[in-house]
Formats: sequence, structure tokens, C-alpha cells
Amino acid sequence: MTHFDDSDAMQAASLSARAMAARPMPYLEGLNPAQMQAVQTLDGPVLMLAGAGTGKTRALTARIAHLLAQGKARPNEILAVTFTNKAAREMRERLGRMMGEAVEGMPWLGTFHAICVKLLRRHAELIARQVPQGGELREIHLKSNFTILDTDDQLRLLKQLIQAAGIDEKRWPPRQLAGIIDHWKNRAWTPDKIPAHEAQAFDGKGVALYREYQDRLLVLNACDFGDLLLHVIDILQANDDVLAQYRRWFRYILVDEYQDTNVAQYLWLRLLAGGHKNICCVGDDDQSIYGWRGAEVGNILRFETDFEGAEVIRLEQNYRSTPHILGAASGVIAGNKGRLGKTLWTEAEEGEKVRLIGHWDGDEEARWIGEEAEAMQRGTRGLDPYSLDDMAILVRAAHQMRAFEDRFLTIGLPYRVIGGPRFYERLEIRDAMAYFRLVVSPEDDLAFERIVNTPKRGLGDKAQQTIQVMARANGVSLLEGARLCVRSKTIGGKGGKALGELVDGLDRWRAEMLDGRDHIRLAEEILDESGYTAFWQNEKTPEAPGRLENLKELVKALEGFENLQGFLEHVALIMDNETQAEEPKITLMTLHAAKGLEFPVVFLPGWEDGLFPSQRSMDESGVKGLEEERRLAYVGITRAEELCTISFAANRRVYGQWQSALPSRFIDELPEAHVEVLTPPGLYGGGFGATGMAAAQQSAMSGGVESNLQDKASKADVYNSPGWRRLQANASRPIRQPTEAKNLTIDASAVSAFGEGDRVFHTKFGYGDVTGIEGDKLEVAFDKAGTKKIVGRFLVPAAQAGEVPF
DNA sequence: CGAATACCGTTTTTT
DNA sequence: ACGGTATTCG
Repeated sequence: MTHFDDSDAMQAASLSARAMAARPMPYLEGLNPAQMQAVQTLDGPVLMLAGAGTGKTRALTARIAHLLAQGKARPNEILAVTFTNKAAREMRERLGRMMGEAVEGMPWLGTFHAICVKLLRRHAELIARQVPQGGELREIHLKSNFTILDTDDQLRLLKQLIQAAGIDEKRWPPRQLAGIIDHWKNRAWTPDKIPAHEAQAFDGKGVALYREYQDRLLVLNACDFGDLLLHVIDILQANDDVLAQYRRWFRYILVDEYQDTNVAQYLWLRLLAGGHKNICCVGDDDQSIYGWRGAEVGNILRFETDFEGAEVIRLEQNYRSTPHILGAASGVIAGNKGRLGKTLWTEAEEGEKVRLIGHWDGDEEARWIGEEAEAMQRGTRGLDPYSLDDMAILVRAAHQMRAFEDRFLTIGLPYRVIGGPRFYERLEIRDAMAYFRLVVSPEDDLAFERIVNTPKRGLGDKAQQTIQVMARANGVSLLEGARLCVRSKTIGGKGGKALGELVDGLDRWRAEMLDGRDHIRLAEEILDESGYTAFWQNEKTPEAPGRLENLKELVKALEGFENLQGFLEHVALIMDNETQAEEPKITLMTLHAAKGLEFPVVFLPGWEDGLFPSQRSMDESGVKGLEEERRLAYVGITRAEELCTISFAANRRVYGQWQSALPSRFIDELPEAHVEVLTPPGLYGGGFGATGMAAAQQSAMSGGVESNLQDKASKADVYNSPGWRRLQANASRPIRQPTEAKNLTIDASAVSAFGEGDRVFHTKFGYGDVTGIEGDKLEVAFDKAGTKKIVGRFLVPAAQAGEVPF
């Protein structure tokens, strides 16, 4: 066994650490007393309770700098864990800036998963299982070149196991089983540790399937994301020598976003921090919003008892938001029980109150926010103009974004959506990666299954089953099975020929790779010769051009790596889609995605009971669920630096059905002193001056809407919540009216660019025909997406977008 | 085998 | 309403 071969290096490292001795400490400059304490309390357990916007990353990086400068540890002796690659990258960059060239490395700064992969590659052999194979039990070890499965592979595997067990897939879908296994893994429960009351899961067969799944993974030499952590815990628990080694090695441990840790991560940290207890956890119990995926707020609440003698340091001075915004946020979060408690304060100017406005329906809400954003862009009511980059709309659920997208496309307001599938989990990227995987590891059966009929090669279920049978009968991989099928003509005809070509292609690419051919060229060749590129070129869906674009990006991403193997090693964990700065855009994202971000101007729409707080959350998790929703509200408000606008709609289309709702109970919890109620025109006798064209337009619109909506709730019902009435009584200012004459400004270039009957392309809606022109907006009948009104600058002539007539 | 149709589910998401 | 998937039909 060779897993201790780094120990000499460790010794050397800690010796010269002391030699580094004290140096000037510029990184301490400008820290407030609490931050200073958090930075300088180096030994023993520390809980840094860092409220929103209190400079936690700054303190964290300064702390690392201090550890290094004080000679307490060398860069490779500090374990610094984050949840996301983004957070890890940010910390690394900041540290680099702070320390100059002094730190190269920090090899152990990374996500839980990235660090686990590193550890697991060293000690994979220590993971062993008795797996039934060919009628007897065989001990199988994990090998250090294991592959990391994506969710798709995982699901396919589970589906196979469910089918093999003769379970009805309809009633017991693989997704559900994946969820259950994930839940168990979050708790660090291996198959033999599932408590009795949970063993009934999945028709009583969950545990058995879990066990089979783990067996299969080992045979495939693969891990899912949960395993990365679980295996490392297993190794540390079962091998005292390894544990002791790492406890000595990681002299100081730092953990970011501690409130998001699950049980497995907690156990992992406890194991590693067990000796010296030099662990500093940073977090905010009020921002724990990931309970639904296994995060345990309890971890942070229990910190002081878990780590005896822990020092708790509160960061409470906020550098982000105005007093009104902080006041509103504090008022809401005060409704939660069992908090560790913090009082945020700021030296900032009072600023604007949080604004609250109700709308008749979701479309009107989107319309109002769109116009408000445009007004802020120009500068309104004596406020300086804001860039669209300074504004964000934060929603509870992704489907709320649609109303905004539709509206913004119509008025031509540039927007950007954060979230959605990450680059590497997109269909085309995973397909391409499967090809690469298969070239690098021909025995990767999951990759083979993925691409054997992608692009279509005339190899359907039947042919694929034949390959499976052949492979199993001969005890070889699917690729080899396929080769046998071709040779023996078991699969003949068109499909057989195509399969033969695929097998030959894979052989050829692999040979080229082993010859040391340039991996970028090779990647291009693989995608071209396999027909994958052509497949998307022939596809006429609106997504196709984007997918080809992504494939190009994928090949470009290869530049950063030595070879295909190296690329595949890292890609599953590291790749995200970095969006490059373009023209200013308003940002649209979920509240969850907004955690850790900040914007001068924030809109929080959809504050209606049932939507936010989410009914489902309350049904499933009761008070705990409601409290998590409340923390989400807190997170949302505290994203705002200067101006925060909360809104709700009385009526909303949900799953195609109009539904009315009451204003969110969180609205009732907003302290009056920090809130200004904007009065919607027309709702209270229309006493506010709607004038001229804008008013006419407004009433025309609501009239049109209303007539279609007989079943909507009456206004009186809707605006009757106690909190809303209380706040309404305080209403100070009429709503800003839609801006005069906007529709008279016509973008001449847009008008002249297209004519009726033109064939056009839109990146979201695909191809369509121009059926009408109104001012600067075009009415386009899209082939797939229906008829939309769109500003000309979002459209491209179809021929230019690559559509081939007929 | 591949295209047309029936059916289902529908909060939040990282690695 | 809608989009993804599973089944059915040609």
C-alpha cells in the first residue's frame, strides 16, 4: 500500500512553516473589531456567525493569510472547504490578491466534493465490497481512476436495477429511488446502516436496491456524488493510520456556509478536526435554505456543544444595505424560533424604504416591474440612473420567470437568466463527453449506452438488448459485446453496418489518442466522424444552433488540459458556465440562486401565500418548512443594497388555471416603519392621478384582462389581509404611472429591418413568420412557440440563422 | 425501427 | 399550459 508516500513532504512542510515567521500584516487593515477577532482567533474551534453582507469572505481570506503569515501552517496544511466551485474560485482569487505571489497553491482549498475526489483517488483501494458475481462472492476494490457518474448515468443504472428486480417502474420510478438513496447518503447511511423505520422505503425494496446499486457502482469502478464523501468517511473511520495522518496534515480547517452542511459533511469534518480541533466554521443560521437537500441547520445551532470551548464570533456590521432594508429583513426573520440571533447594523444612510405594491395579476406585475426597471435606468424621482446590471428580479420558483421573459421580450428590455442547466449537464455536452469517455475508457458501459444510438444509427431497443446479452454471456464490456455482435453478424443489416463503423471509429480514435495525437484535433475528429456534429447541423429546432455553439465551446475548453483524460478527470466537478460581460442586462433568477449575491436594486415579486411561502414546503415540512421559507425571504431582502421592491399579484395563472391568492404572510411581518406602500391605480377608487394616454392604456388593458377572468377573486377579498390593510392605511405615495409617450418612440432601424411575411429566427422561440408590425414591435407567428410580439432587435432573418428552405 | 400521440407531473439545486 | 417521456402505431 502506498498511500503514505506524501508523509515526508508533510514533515518538510511543517518545519519550514515556522521559518516563515511574522511579517507585516496589511491584510488586517480596515477590519472591524469582530472581523479582527475572527481573523486572529486561530486556535481551537471558532464559529463565525456572519450575517448577510458583513464581510465574511473578507474575514475568511484574511484569516487564511494570517495563518500563513504567522507561520501557523503552510499553504498545503490548510483545509478550506466551500460548497460551490464559484465560492472556492473567489476565495482563491481574493487570497491571491491579498498575498501577492506568496501563496502558490493551497491545494486543499476547494469544494467538499473536489477535496474528496483528491483524497479518494489516493486511497481508492481501501474501498472494498463483497460483490456477488457469477454465483460467488468476490471482493472488489475501487480503483483510483474511478469515474464520477452524472445524474443521468445514475438514473439509467437505477432504472436497470428496478427492471431487473421486476418492480413496476410506473409506481416506483427511478427518480424516486435516486431521491431516497441521495437522502440516505446525505445522512452517511450505508446500506447496512439504514434505520428500521426508513427501510420500508420504495415498497420495502429500497435497501436491497441501494445495496445492489452500490455493488454495480463498484463493478463499474464508478462513484456518484454522494459516494465521494461517503467513501472518504468510510476510509477515515476504518483506517486509524490514514485518519491520524490527515489529522496531522490538516493543521487548520475552515468551512464556508456551514449552515448548509449535511450530516455526512458534518461527520467528515468531525473526523478530520478530531485531533487539534482547529476548525473555523463560517455561516449564518438565518440563511439556511437548503434543508430540502439534506442541509441540517442543527449543525450550526449545535456547534458550541459539538466543539467544546468553541468561540462564537458574531459579524453584525453590515456593509451592503441601507437601514430600511436591514430593518425590513430583520423584522421578517424575527418570526423564526430557535435562532442563534444576530443584530445587523449599518452606518449607511437611511435610504429609501422597502416598497410594497400589489397588482391585479402576474402579467401586470411583470409589466410594472419592466417599466420600473426602465425608469430606474433613466433615473427617476431624483435618484441617479442605474444600469440594468445593477438590477435583479428574484423569484421563488423558476416558472415565475416566464411572465417576465415574455414581457421583456415584448418591450425589448435586455435580461439574463441565471440558473437553468449548467454547461456540463446539457444534453449535447454530456453526449460529447460520453464519446470522449468511451475513447479513454472503452469499458465505460454507461457511456456506451448513451451514445450507441446517438446520433440515430438504427440501433433501437432490440439491437441494444442483443449487445447486452452478448456482452454478459462473454463477460466483456458493451463495446466488446458490440464488436462480437458485428463479427458474428448477430446484428446485421443497416444497424450492423452502422455499429461496425462506430466500433471501428472508437478503435481508431483510441489508437490516435495513444499515439499522442493532439487532443483538441482528436476531439473535433471524434465529434465529426461519429456524425454527432452533423446530427445537430441537420436538426432544425431553435436550440440546435446554440448546441453547436456549446460543442465548440467544449472543444475550446479542452485547451486548458494536457489530454482527454485530464479533461475528463476535472470536468465533472469543475466546469461551470462563466458568462462573459455583454451589454447591461437585468438579472432574473431564483432566490436560491441569489444567495451570496448583491444588487443595488432588487425586485421580489410573487409574495403570495402558497407561492411564497410555498404551499408544498409548508405541507411537507410544517413549521420547519415555513421557517425555511422565511429565511428565503430574509435572503431575498438582504440581497438589496439600495432599493428593494416587494410585490404580489391577486391573480396568477398556475398550471394553466387562474388562481387567486392572498398576499404573503411575510408581508404582514414587514415592520411598517421600513415600508412604503405604493398604491396601485384603480384599486381604491382611483383617487390617484392617472392621466392622458398612459391612463387610457392602463384601463384598456385591465378591461381586456378582466373580461376574460370572470372566475378571478373579487378585489375586496384579495386585498383584505390584515397586514396589507394595515400597510395600506399608511400608503404614502401613488404608484408611478407608466411612462408617458414611450410607445411613441419607435426604433426606426427595427422597423425597417423586417417586413410582413419575412421568415425570422429567434434564439428562444425558433423560426417563425412576421405577421404584423406595430410600432417597433413585430408580431411573429412562430412554428413551435405560437404568436408573440417581439422587438425587432431580438430577431434575425431566418436564412442568416442557417435555416435551409425546404 | 422511428414518428405520432397519450400521459404525467409540475419549488428550490450543487457536486 | 407545457414540456418531457412512455407507449402506440405505421
